[in-house]
Order: sequence, then structure tokens, then C-alpha cells
Amino acid sequence: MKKQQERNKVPLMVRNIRDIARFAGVSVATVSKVINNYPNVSSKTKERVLQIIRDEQFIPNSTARGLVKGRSNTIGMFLTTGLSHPFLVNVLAGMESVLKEVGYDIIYLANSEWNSDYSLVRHCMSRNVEGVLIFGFQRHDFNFDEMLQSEIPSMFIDMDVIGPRAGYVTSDNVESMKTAVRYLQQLQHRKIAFVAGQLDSYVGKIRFEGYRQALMEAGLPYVSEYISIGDFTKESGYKAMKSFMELEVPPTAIICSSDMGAIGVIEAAGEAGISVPGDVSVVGFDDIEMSRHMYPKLTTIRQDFMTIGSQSILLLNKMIHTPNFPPPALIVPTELIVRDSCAVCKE
Amino acid sequence: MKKQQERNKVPLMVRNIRDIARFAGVSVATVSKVINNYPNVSSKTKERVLQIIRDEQFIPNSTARGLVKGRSNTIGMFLTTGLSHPFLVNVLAGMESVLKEVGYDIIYLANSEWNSDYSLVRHCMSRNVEGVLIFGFQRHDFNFDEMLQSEIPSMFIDMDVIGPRAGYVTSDNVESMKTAVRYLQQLQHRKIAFVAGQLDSYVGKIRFEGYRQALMEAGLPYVSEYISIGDFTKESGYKAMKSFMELEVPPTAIICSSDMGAIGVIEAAGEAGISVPGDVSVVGFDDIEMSRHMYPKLTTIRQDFMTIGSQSILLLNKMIHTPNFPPPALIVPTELIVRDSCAVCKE
DNA sequence: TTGTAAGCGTTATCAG
DNA sequence: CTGATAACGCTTACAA
Repeated sequence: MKKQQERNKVPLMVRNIRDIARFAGVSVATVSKVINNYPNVSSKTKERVLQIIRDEQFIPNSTARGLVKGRSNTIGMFLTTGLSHPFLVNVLAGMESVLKEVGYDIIYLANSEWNSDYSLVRHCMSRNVEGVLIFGFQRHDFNFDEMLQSEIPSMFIDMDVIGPRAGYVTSDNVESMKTAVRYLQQLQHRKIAFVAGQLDSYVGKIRFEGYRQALMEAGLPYVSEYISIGDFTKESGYKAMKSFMELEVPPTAIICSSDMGAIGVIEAAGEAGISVPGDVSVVGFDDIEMSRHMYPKLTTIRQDFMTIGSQSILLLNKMIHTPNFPPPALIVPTELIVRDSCAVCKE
Repeated sequence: MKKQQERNKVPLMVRNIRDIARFAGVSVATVSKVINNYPNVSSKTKERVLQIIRDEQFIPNSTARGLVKGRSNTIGMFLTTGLSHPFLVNVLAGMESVLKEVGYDIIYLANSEWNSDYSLVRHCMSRNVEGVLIFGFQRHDFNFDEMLQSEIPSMFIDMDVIGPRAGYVTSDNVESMKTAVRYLQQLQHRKIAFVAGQLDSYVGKIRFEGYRQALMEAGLPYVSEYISIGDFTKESGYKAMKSFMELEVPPTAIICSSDMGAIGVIEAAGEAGISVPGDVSVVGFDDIEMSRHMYPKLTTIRQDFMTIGSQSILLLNKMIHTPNFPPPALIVPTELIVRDSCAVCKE
């Protein structure tokens, strides 16, 4: 009764666990136990404390909690915003879907000019993050190796690196290429060209590698004129197609390392009066939104960004909580989306 | 000399400010002063302490710091990942460009099923964020009002709400529409139709409003048959165009609330043998990447996402540090990008 | 110029 | 089952 009055009289907001303790007429230790759901609290006091916590809208201070527990409940994320990444929101959605489950929030760590005085790792440590997600980086980025070798659990997205506490998630790029080649082979194509991305990027290299393996498995010859090294952009696809058209024996099908590249290929074909898929078949990679809105609708390899996002978090969570967890390498399956840009080979 | 040996002998990493103090033979207070660059420290000790900090790669614990200072150096961000947002990465890039300058990192707060026990605001408070960014929300989202009325400084992106401590940033939607109408008027168009987005979304409503005002200022009549309410998607543009074509007096120009809508319009026109821009002119909104890769290349309103991102942070920073800072409302200019989808009216 | 010591809001240990 | 009390790592009066 007295307590009740006291509470009504004092409009001062509850600031901490001690205020709650005072109102409830118990010690802070007890309140803490209630909050953390410890077993050894009588249900009466527990109920009373909980009631007050609800009434007062009390929220424990996560900073203080983090200090004493040595945890931050936070995962750091580095992102290269330089290159526009249309999938980002999809990957994020995948992450978000499991964030509550693992109890982490993601802190987006701003890139700065890293140097030896202030490295990625130091930024992570100063923020006390329990793990790190790395996305859109290049192998040669500054401080990359330090991160890779550090003790901070980390997951790399689209980069096949393994460190003592570092794993990765990426699409099954090799199998994707085999699928594409097999599909074109079913359509009687034998002259299959390839538009590569930068070979110093992981996905650029691995997709090229996949293409070569696929050719081999299909018993198709590797023709160096059928290779064009680009950079995932539409422009590089456009140029690739121009060069293919000048060949004495041009390819009848073209696999691209990106949908944007495929769009460039199709544009160049259109300008030259070459029909897609009438004269040449085209396969893309990514399945960006545009793919199903263009003409012809693009047949392409769809990446499963939701899974990439959710698994990167889930695996990171495992690493964080399992001391000797072997650094995971997850290859996420892709899917061939058949639309209108491929047809049976006429030759 | 003795200290030196001690350091070499003990490979144990430096864990805290006290270790540094011990190594340097000073008190923790002095170390703290050095770290925080206080004036009243002799340059000798300062140098010595700094040297040790560098040698030992010491990083002050930001959690402890946050606890005592009552700050987290963190801005929370809520995002609706449900609707795919292709601009996100651009807005993020804008934010990133100023993050270091203001000294914040962004914590991406996972959405959960908000209810009265655990609201947006409570999540923010538990994380001790100093301010909040809200992006992609709808007015009727749960707990929205609580956030709006709360004392936590917040900036809404693409939503014109003002609260005691809440401001917003958005593109100049109204002026954009006026620009589009004026441009079409210059091309002799008088029958200008409009494809709206959802009217329960802020940008859907405001762009419609802008279109009406623009018509008025241009002295053009408002014809209700020339309005189609859609939802920013390609499909709704497609349907809109279908309905416009059935009119006895069809429009000669169409303004869309989104580029995707414009793409739908153009597709419907193409199927009906109507030439763009020969028979009908089309203007989009957003300037998504696809706009310059389609045929015809789309004339559209470009939003300045970099500025939206950077200003939302900068203004939030101002609000946080200025007690009575009036909640800002920033309208960011757009730009008409003239490409190939508009032509002089034939009539 | 430097050091002492009292917090910041929690959790955890250990007595009662 | 409950309650003192000592941490956690840092900042900051205030004293020396």
C-alpha cells in the first residue's frame, strides 16, 4: 500500500534495476534473477517483480549487461557499397529472418580508410562484436588478411576463404555452369561461348572455372575465341557479343556470368539483326528482377539470396558458440530459370 | 628497464586500461586522459602511454565507455525488407559517406512481431541507440505512433511525419511532377495521364497530389479517366495502359509513379502496336538501373539517394546533439533525366 | 601534472 | 529462496 502510493507519487521514470528492486521491496540480485529467469526465486516474488517491470516499462540496460557478460549480442557487417549490389536487400531479408532466433542484431560497420593503425579487426574489437560478416570484398582489400587470420569468428559471402575462424557462403557456381551447359547441350548447341567477370574476383574466377569443367564433362571442346573477359557489366557483355560476331565460326549459344552481361549481349545482337533466341541462345546469371521484364525474357541461373543471408548468420552463430567449430564452407544450390532466350540450335 | 622486462616476459595480452597503466607506471586516470586527449597531461607521459598503447595494440572497450558516458555511439535502423527496395544500397552508401564524420555506426535492428510488450521503442531503448532511422514503413505499421511520439530522435525516410523529436527526408515529389508535366507540355502534350502508386503510402499519395497541382499550374484539365491507381509494379502499369487504350480519347503522354510502372506501360503499348514515343510519351520515376538499358531508354525522374542517405544521418546527428533542435523536414531535389521515351505530340 | 576513488547498470558468488 | 557485495572496464570529480 505504501509502496503503491510511493509509486504513484513519484512520476520519476524507473532508470535501473535498483529502482525496480526498491519498488518491489527486494534486492537487485533478486530482480536480476527474475529478469534472467533463474530457477531459485519464489513464484510470488517473481510475479510481483515481473508485474512492476511491466508496469514501469522497464528495459534492462544492454550496455551494462554486455560489460559484465563480456558480450555485445552484436554481429558486425562490412559491406562494399562502392559497387552497387542489387541483391543486398534480399540477402538482408534472409539474415533478418533468423536474427531474432539467434538473438543478435547486426551492426553495420562503416568502412573507412583502413591502415595499420586502424584496421577492420580493431574496429571490430572496439565494438566488441562477437562475429563478423564480410560482403562484397576483394581479396586484395586492405587488412583483409588480418581479418581472415584473426580470432574473430567471421563469415565471408561470395569468397572462398577459410581461416582459423573464418568460413564462407556462396552459390554453387560450378554446378550452375554445368547446368547451363547441359541445358544448352540438350538444345543441340555445341558452340557455347562464355562471358566472364573479372578474374580477380572470386565469383568471376569460379564461374569461368565452372564453365571449363562443364565443357569438359559435356565432351565439348574449349575454344579460346569463345571466351570474353568482362566485368559483369552490360557494356562488357555488349563488347563480348561484338567480338563473337566477328568470328568466322561464331558461337550458337552464350553463357554470361551475370544478367547485366546477358543484357548487353542481347542488345548487341539486336543491333546486328541477330535474333535471340532464333540465331543465338543466351543464358544469364543472378536472376535480377529485370530478367523477367526484358525482351526476350532471360533464361538464367537464379541465386538463392535468402538462403545465403540466413545461413551466413546461422553458421556464424554456430562458430561463435562452438569453440572448435570447423570453419564452414557452404555452397548454396542455384536453379535454372527457363524463359525465352534459348532455343534449339538450328545448325 | 624492469618494466620492459616485465612486458617481454608476460605474453599475456593487454586487456584493459589498467594493464596499460601498469606498464606505463601511471594511474588509470592518466591513461584515460591520454586516450581522451585531455590537455592536462605532460607530453612525456602522454608520449610514453601512447607508445605502449600502440605497441600493445590496445583498444578501449566501447561497452564500458558507453556505460559510463550513457552513450552507445550507435544509430538504430529499422527497415522493411518485405518489399524489395533496389535503392537501399544507394541510400546506405550515402549514409556510409558521413558515418565516420559523425562517429556513429548503424545497428540494423531486426524486425519482429511487435506488440505492446515489445515495441520498436523498447527495442531501441534496450540497445541504447541514440537515434533511429526508419525506412520503408507504412503509416499503419504497428507501434509506429509510439515511435513517432517518443523522445528518441528519429528520422523517417520517405514519409512526411513530424513528431516532437522526429523529422523526415524525402525527394521533392511534388516538384518532380511539375517538372514532368512542364516537360511534356513543352512537347505539346495536353492529355497527360497518370499511373499512381498505392494511395495509402506516402510517396504514392504525394506524387498523385503533385500531378494534380502540376496540371493545375499548367492550366491543363484534370480528367479522371486519365488516372489509374496502381501499386508501383510493372503489372499495374501494364493494366493502366490497357485501360487508357480503351478510352475514346486516349492520353498522348503518361507519367508513372515508378520506373517499373513505366516499363509495364511500355510493354502494353508494344503489344498493342502503339509506338513509344511515336504515339505516346512515357515518363518514369526513380531512375532505376534498368531505365537506361531498356528500349526505348526511359525518360524519368532521378531520385538522389546518396543525398537522402547522407542527410538523414547528418540531420539525425544534429537532432541528437541539439536539445531543442526543431524536427527537420528535408525535401531533396530530383532531376529529370531525358532519354528516348518522350517525343513531340503529333496531334 | 598526477592519483584516488566513486560511480555507470548489470551479473555472479557466496553467505545467510 | 534472498541479499550483500565484488566484479566488468572505463570516466571524472576531487584531492594531492
